Amino acid sequence: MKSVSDMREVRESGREQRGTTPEATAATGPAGKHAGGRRPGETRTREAILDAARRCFAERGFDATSLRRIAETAEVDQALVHHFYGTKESLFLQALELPGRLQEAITTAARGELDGVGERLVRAHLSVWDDVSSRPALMTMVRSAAIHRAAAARLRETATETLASALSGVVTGEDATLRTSMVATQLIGLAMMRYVALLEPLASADTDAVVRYYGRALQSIVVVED
Amino acid sequence: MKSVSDMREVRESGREQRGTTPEATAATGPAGKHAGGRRPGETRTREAILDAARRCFAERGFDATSLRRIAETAEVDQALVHHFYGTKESLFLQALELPGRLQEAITTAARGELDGVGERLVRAHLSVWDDVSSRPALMTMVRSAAIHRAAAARLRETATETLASALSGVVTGEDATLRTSMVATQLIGLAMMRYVALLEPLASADTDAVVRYYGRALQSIVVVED
DNA sequence: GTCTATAAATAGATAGAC
DNA sequence: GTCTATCTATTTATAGAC
Repeated sequence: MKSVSDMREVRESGREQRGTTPEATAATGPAGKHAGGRRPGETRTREAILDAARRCFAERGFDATSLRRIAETAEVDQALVHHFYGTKESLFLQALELPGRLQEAITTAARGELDGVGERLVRAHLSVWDDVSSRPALMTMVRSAAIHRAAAARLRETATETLASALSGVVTGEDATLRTSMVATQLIGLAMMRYVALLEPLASADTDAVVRYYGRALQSIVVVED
Repeated sequence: MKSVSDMREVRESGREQRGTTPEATAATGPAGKHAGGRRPGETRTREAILDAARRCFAERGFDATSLRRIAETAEVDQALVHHFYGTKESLFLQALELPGRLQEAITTAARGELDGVGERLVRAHLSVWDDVSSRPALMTMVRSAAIHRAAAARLRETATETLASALSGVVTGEDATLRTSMVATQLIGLAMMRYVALLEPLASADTDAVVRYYGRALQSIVVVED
């Protein structure tokens, strides 16, 4: 299925980045933590691995992603993956960490007039997914949630915490928590089909068109007048 | 993680079912094809494997399911899996075959008055998922679609063909095909969160409550008056 | 921190006896 | 049709040199 020979040279190319140059280190870590100069023994390797892991997991899921592949993508030695993150499982759990942008965007969208909140939620959600820096983590979570228990648990937490806190006071009345979980369901289902399953014409549709129609659907669950 | 010893005895128990009894055969295959008597050399083994495969794939996905595990579940020898189905991939493709019930239920639900079609679609979809004989195949498809290309393709086909044919003439007006794909998205997303990700309180909610609220969401996309 | 080498387990697939 | 035995590749993970 896959030739063995084509993974041979990649190993070599990783070496160029291996040196701990002061420049690389200075440009990296949380710059506020330590006064100037380089932190001895710290390189970008650690975060390069996490980034690579996110991209690989996002693309192929947990099982089909080997630590070798992650190491290649990060251009580091495979043993370093274990050195920094221990088991594959624990690396995966850290790769699931979601960008704060999501919570922020949803919370902002939920504020304001009740009228149009459905459209604002859809737009906010799509904007986070359309951001290339946010997508790998989101993709990893949604792709893996179907099979991996921990990922599913994380998805549930995210859906509950993010939405529940943002929509408390917005979704009111009968069965408010049930309806809130339905709003989360709609947003996640939308992302799933538009970005993962690539269902057409939804996957290629203009953001505005999606917002317009799908926003109506959310609105009809957020606001219930009996 | 898993002890090696507890898979040892299962092998033995498979033998009881191995004989090709006339009763078993007669009770099995498509009964119309051959005049009475047993078809020589045909047993229930073949379909036992397919059933087992569906259950295993539904539970753990494509990658995490080994052929050995399927063989154990079906209580047959592992080599028989290859004998009947060739590669793991081709077995998987056959396990993805959906029950005709789905198409049927959706088509019936789409007929009739436009008023309430959203609720009818949700109820029909849930009824197929709540049927234990249909669920493994559906589960396999939805679970695997997140990662496995062929499964995703099948999901897209199903969504398009089943919904497009059932809803043509129901979803009309501007962006009809886009809105149809959104209806599919909502149904699949609902199943995903209720049956796979198990988001509460949605997962435990009464069918009627889900139908009532989620039906409104579908309705708002099926019917657009500008 | 980085790398080589390898252990230990498991996977899919095949050959061939019965 | 059924089963035993095995091949080959790949996986995660570790030990230890530098």
